[in-house]
Amino acid sequence: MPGLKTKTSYHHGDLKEALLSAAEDILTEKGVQGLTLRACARRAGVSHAAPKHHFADVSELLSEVSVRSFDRLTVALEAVREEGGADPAERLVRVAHVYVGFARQFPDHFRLMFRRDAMSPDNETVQQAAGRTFAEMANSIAAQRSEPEVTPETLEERIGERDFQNDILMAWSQIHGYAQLLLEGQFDGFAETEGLDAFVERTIAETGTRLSHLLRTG
Amino acid sequence: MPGLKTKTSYHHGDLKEALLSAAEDILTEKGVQGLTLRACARRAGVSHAAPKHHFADVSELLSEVSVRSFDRLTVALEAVREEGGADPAERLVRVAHVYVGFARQFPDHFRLMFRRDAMSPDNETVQQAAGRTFAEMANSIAAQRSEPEVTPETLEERIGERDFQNDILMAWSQIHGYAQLLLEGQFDGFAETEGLDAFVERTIAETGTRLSHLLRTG
DNA sequence: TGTACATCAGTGAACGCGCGTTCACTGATGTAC
DNA sequence: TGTACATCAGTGAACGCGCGTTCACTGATGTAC
Repeated sequence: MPGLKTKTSYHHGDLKEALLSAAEDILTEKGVQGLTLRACARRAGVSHAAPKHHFADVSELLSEVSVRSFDRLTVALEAVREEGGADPAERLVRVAHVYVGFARQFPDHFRLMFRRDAMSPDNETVQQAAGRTFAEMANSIAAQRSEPEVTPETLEERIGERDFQNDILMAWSQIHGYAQLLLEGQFDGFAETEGLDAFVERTIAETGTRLSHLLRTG
Repeated sequence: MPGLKTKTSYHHGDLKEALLSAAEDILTEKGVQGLTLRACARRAGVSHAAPKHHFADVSELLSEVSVRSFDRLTVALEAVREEGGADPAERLVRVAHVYVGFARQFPDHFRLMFRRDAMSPDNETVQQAAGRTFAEMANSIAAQRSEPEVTPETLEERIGERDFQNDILMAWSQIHGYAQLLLEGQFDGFAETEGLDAFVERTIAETGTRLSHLLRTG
């Protein structure tokens, strides 16, 4: 494998990738607190000054991790759409399920994605990645309203329709707020008797169904 | 003023209070990143080892700041209830307004309140304070459902009713998600033409009204 | 009313830690001829 | 095909920084008698 680091090679070959991968591992294990350039270098098996050739700043690295995380979520949401077959209400429940499932599986990724202060302020790629996730959410809403699919090209125009905008806003806020409150343990007290998994399953189904009803009749 | 620090006194008199106040200032100015025990000591005009007599740990201090923040929000929500006079839908809009307004006015307080990892894990006062805020939200929902007020005593019982639980869960998730997405700039693109204040005003009114309809008919 | 003493809050110097940054260097790769 | 050279990724030592922690100390306050 040319370019990949072996024990005898001096250059790494794909250090940038290795650093990002290391960053995700550290994020998973210790949260954003433990995510420093030096820690990433250590985990990638490289001297602590090496990352400077790839990231000027820890916030640049965090931004790239964030982009990857948004894209991973977007792909998962796309899968719901491509799967097809479900009625709109069921589809909205699935979308909520995927969104919340992502937050539970990668809690610190999820937290990072929505912490703008942690990322490099002039890096627009994060907002673009968030926009792609958002567009995919919008797609589910469009289906909910029995309207044609939203493409990246038509999205901006559709957003101009306040009715549509409000639907998306509500759905996204609803699902996002649920995910964050769940993640930070605010629902722990509710779930004591039935267990957290069952609680999540039940409330997502209920919330998604109600939300779907709201959008259809709103 | 006995006990308060003057230039000649050795003991501060109310250093704990002064440190908390300093912490809130730092939080407002620099966010949680800049919040260290040394920084608080500096701002309180005291040697950097002094805080140890009051806080074993920076997370203890953050926990207390968080408790105060929740309580401030609770008081603001209580004011909506005590104000009275509005129909339930209007009242829910006001609650959303207060909640989102708090997040906008104290963004870093708001972020801290929901970052459990930043706080001392065995300190239950934060969850108790969050519970008081939550109970006040629940009160608005009870009014929405034309039911008697929820008191701290009856809250736990009422939460057991899944129908009621789901209502609260949805309302809180909705409002909280809106606040957080707004805070992290995810709605900036929507608000370009009309300006952020007008956008917030419009969408909160719309969201609150819709939510109220949902709860009444759910 | 005064004195002795315990208690405790705040001081300031010292220490070790991990961090980011800098810089002269070294090793590998690719390209010009 | 071989050689010379430029480029660039990674090294490792050094530096300064702010942080938390420790500790012997000092000054103020309150209480016992």
